[in-house]
Amino acid sequence: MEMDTPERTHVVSSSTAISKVEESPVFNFLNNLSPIKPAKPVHLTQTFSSLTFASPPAIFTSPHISSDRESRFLGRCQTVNISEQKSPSKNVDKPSTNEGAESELQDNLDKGKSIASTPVEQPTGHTEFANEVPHTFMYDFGSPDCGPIRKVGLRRCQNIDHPQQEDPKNNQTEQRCDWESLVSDAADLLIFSSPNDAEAFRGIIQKSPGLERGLGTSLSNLPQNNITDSQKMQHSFQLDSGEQADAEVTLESLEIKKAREDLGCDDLASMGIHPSGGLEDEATPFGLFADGKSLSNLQHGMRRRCLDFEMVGVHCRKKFPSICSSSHSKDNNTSKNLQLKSLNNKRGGESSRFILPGIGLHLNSLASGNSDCSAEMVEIFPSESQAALLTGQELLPTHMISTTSEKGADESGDIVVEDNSLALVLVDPEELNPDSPRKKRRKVEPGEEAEACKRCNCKKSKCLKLYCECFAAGVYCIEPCACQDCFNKPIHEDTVLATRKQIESRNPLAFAPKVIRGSDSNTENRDESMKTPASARHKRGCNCKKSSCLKKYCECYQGGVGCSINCRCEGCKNAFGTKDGSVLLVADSEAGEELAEKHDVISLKPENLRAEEQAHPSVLPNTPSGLSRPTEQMAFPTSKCKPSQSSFLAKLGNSTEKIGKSKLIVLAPPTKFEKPPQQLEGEDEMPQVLRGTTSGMSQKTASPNGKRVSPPHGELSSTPSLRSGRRLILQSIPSFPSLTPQH
DNA sequence: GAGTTTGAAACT
DNA sequence: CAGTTTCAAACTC
Repeated sequence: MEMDTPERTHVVSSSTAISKVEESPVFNFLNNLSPIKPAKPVHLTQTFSSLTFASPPAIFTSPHISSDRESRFLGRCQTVNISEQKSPSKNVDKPSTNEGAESELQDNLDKGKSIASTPVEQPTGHTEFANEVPHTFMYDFGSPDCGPIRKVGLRRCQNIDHPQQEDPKNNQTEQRCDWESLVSDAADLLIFSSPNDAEAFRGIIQKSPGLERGLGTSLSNLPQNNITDSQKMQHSFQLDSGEQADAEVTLESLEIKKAREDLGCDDLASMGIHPSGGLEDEATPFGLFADGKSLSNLQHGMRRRCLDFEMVGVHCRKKFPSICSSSHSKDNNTSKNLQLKSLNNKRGGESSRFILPGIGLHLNSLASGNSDCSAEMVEIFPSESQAALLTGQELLPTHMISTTSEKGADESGDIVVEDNSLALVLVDPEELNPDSPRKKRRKVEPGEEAEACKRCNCKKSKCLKLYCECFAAGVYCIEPCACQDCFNKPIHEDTVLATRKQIESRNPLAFAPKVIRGSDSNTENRDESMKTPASARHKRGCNCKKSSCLKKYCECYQGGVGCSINCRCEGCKNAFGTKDGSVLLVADSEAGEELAEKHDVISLKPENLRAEEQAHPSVLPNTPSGLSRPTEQMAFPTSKCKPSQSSFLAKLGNSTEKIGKSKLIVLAPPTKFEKPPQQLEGEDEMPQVLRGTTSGMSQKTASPNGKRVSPPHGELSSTPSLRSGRRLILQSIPSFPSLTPQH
């Protein structure tokens, strides 16, 4: 039956019940009728593609993390489990809850619904589904029972789902549509840039004939009958992928599945959600693939990139994909899901919230990729100006969010790194899958991608030293990289991890964000000082002698932060603040003006900034970015991202006249890493939530920075003008998000 | 695009 | 810890 059923139906219905429903003429009728279908599907599809394209390099787990991968994963699971344990019954109930419904909707997986709604009816099926489908996790995620994080996820889902919720029928149809679109893009999906994903899919496909058509088919096939098969599939798939992380995940999923099976359907519902939730926290974000298997595979692939993200991973996946999707076919798959989510996210800054709780990622990795990605996104759809804008806006916010989340990580950065730091693993989808259409598209588009995703050019370091920007950022090298003899690739994961460990052993903070929000050790006390942009400081400080800290040679300048007492620079003229504490507000300082001119940015003087703020008071609050930003990451376009910047700015300017001029108000110099934005962001503006997260997250207990006393901060804080200026700047950044709403 | 400059990272 | 070398990005032409 299932095999016979159309792919769509298969895709949509993971559970037998669902399949039945789908089969029902009514279901078909609805699908045909739903007007929503055409619109969203198209949009989503585009978005996906865009996202996919945009998705840049994956972030790979920091070596630390990598070492801890297993533990982390476990940790996730544990956390999830804990929540589950707390209220397993609740979880079961959750499905009934609106949130659960929303989450389900979000997932776009009927399976999830079927599971939640009809756990009893098809216990085995449920188990199977649960096992297969991360959706269930998502589901659970949505369940109120889940911890705050889950709630966040739910929020996201809610946002996404809300529309669907409006009409259950529509939801189904929409889902179908989405799936259809997905299926239509099946070819794309099948083609994963990342080897892992591709392999995974291939494996799946090979194993499951249904998959050939597309995920949908595979999904449809997998759900009921082939639980064991699916499990096997997953195992095999994972094995094929050869990725340990994936394997681990799969193992976990399998275990969970088994447990579910043992427990029974009802238990499964709760179990599946939680346990999987643990695993799938990450997975869920990705995807909402109808197929648990496909999802799992995809997820695995994603994990490769975001091995250690844990919480972050989810965020990253969701956000990143859109952001960084530029090149990754993997992302495409995930990106689709993500896109869906991202689209949904548009609606709400909640997504950002979701991120907040999450863990921070390495900003570095994100930074380079993100801004670029966003730009790419926009550019990618030049023809579809509006669409592009929408996507771009949407993406931007998500971007911002992701970035911010990452930033948060950064802030906590040091801590984060140490703890669970999230290293992002970048898998080069493109590298892996040169054939991916998306890739082609990218290529088609003139080089922004190249620019955006431009990476290292290492020749002798094999990209296994901190000389390598990619490696230092905790990401794998990807196509855009011009490196030679590169070992910083998933293929050499072991080597990379080992090297990272080695480097970390030498310097635990080697992979930590270079720029830290608060230089002062008393992060908490210094909140005030920290808030000031000046508070952001380079971890170690620079040692510039000839560049006067006015060029990107200077890490402080590059990071968009002022020099601090930690700096041993000579003749410091850092526009963001000299080490002597004299704060040069970018706006005030000549350097600042120069920078502004260079970047075609409006130099903000305090007065101007204030004016700006007054003019656009709402901008900050409204923008999700604010939330996201909390972290330090910047939204700044990197120099590399100039194109993106331009687009960014233009969009901002257009969308928000608040800024008044098309020009962006950006103080930060073009930085490879997001950090500069951090400065701009100004912690003051950060949403309380973010702050809380950041403060909580981070502050590393023993960050070297802490040692630093930040006289400049005090000064800054003392000088209202400066502060205001920065605040303004921050606001300007948030403005991005504001754009989205316009659409 | 090639060559130079620069400063961080790595090494001694 | 300091000095030197190596390295790759940033910059210049």
